[in-house]
Amino acid sequence: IVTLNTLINGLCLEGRVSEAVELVDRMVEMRHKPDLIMLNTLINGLCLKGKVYEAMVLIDRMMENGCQPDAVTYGPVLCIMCKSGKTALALDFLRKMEKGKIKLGVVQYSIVIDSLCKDGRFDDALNLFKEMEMKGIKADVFTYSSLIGGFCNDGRWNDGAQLLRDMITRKITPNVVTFNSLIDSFVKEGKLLEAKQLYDEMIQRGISPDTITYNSLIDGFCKENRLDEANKMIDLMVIKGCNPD
RNA sequence: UUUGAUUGCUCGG
Repeated sequence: IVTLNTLINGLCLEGRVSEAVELVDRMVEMRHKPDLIMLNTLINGLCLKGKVYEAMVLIDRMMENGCQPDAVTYGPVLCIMCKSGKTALALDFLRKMEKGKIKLGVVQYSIVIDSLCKDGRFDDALNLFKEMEMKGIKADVFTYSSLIGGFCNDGRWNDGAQLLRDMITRKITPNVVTFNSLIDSFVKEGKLLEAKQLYDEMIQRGISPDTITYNSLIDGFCKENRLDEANKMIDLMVIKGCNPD
């Protein structure tokens, strides 16, 4: 069943949900019940294809069949709501899940925290963050990267830097995405000196820059008409074993 | 085995 689900997930990630659904249907015809993980996989696939309605129908059907959805089931649903600009609805939905018997995890909170940041609702984002931690759910590198990226894109670099220090103090290790967010926020404001300093700092911390890191920096140099430096960055990324894409 | 964070351009809203 694990093997089959690996295949189903692969189809879903390639956007071939209908084939995934067919596989599960065939399995049901052979009187094998799909388990929660497999249904969650399908629901994610449907959401990725924008078929939210079908995902919701599937959730209803699984409940009728005595299979209770869990937090993972609703992750993709929250995500779709957020990505379609309905953060308030997602927050509502999160509240309903809290009241229900579904044990939320850091992923569900982080999805909404990220969306609040993207909407510029930083106080709400921080409040939800605190609320989550008060419930004993510890923020992780995703949660912090969302907050840091959000603050920095809004020009609030001091707040972003403070959050970076916080996470390091708490032994939540920043990763390449955390730094890429920071770097790109500086690049977008033409603050290439700061961006380059962060590039050096990530290397000092043992984090390898990736293609996205270099793309951001190259973009920054290009937009400032510093094409020689942009070219040098391309050479540098190749030297460092990073493929231009 | 299933859910969340970072980069370009164009067009549309």
